Amino acid sequence: MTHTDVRLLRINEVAAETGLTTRAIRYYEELGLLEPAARSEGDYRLYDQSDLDRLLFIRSLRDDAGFSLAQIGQLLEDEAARERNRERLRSTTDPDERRALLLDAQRRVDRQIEFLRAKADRLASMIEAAEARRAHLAGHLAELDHVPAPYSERQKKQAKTP
Amino acid sequence: MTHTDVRLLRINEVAAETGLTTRAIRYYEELGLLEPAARSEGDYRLYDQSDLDRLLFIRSLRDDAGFSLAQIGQLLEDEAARERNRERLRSTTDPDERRALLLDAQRRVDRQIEFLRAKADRLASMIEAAEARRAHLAGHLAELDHVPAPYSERQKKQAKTP
DNA sequence: CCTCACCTTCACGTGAACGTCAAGGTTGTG
DNA sequence: CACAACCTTGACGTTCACGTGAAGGTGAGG
Repeated sequence: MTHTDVRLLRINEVAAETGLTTRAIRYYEELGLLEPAARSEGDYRLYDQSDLDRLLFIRSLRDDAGFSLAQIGQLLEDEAARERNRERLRSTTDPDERRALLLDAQRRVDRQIEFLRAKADRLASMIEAAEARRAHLAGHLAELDHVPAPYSERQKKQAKTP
Repeated sequence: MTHTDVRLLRINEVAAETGLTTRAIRYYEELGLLEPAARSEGDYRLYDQSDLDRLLFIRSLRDDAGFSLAQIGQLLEDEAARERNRERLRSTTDPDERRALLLDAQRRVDRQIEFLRAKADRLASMIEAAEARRAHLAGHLAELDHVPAPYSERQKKQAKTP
């Protein structure tokens, strides 16, 4: 049994670790996106590792997926609902109820996946278009290099994405 | 020669067609993201098809890719720069200059692709995580359906926020 | 105990991306 | 030509996601 670091961090350290500002962290708390694991005697916010993970997750959703904090709140609520369901799952042995809980959870996940996939798909089509343009350019360049062969110092074209 | 629809639309029709509000369209103009193809005698904004396309593109960048209007401005400027380069390309026959122009354009496109791909990648990893959860649930469901409750609770430590 | 760096809770400020009147001009249809 | 339905340019309001003090409390070191 590991004591699993009971090392609690204060908001400034959390900010440094997550790349968020203290203001943002407090703001997220204000919005109900998280609660610090504990408070010190003098009411300092104290965070544990799971809080860090949660904040990093929030940051990822915000920056990478471009979700609004409201949407992130929804996702986290869904997550919490899943957690509660798992709890209930463990506490029942009735197959019908278990099946109902599992199906419910699956529907939730499916919804998330669909949402994410929609964004990803459209992003992918934008990438495709850009790559088509790139290929077009590359074609012209190749044409230039192989056909006329003038007396020019051939500079190396840095190929980044082969 | 086709007259190719010289049908110009007024801002309200454009709004209906693009799903944007008139205010948003004027705002984008204010930010320099587009200019209406023409103005009527009484100074009404008049838009052509390419304006529609541009607005739909902007909307896609905003909604689907989640870019800020400032970033969109950058992308569109890049696009314009590409266009200018193509023009210059057509007007020169000097191989060295042609190569320089093409390489420049390619660098721009590469930058865009990298930017888009970064977003897409991280979105993809989120989707992957969600699908893993889904598979996990599906496994439990199958277990419920096919096995007489084998008492096997052989799961790992469960990562909480992937 | 003192100090200084960090923390607390208000509370107002800010930039982005529009919404929403207000006051007037323009179009096209009866 | 009357008039409703659209348009114009301001200009101020709003929501989101924080930034930035202000005024005071906390906590570990010297």
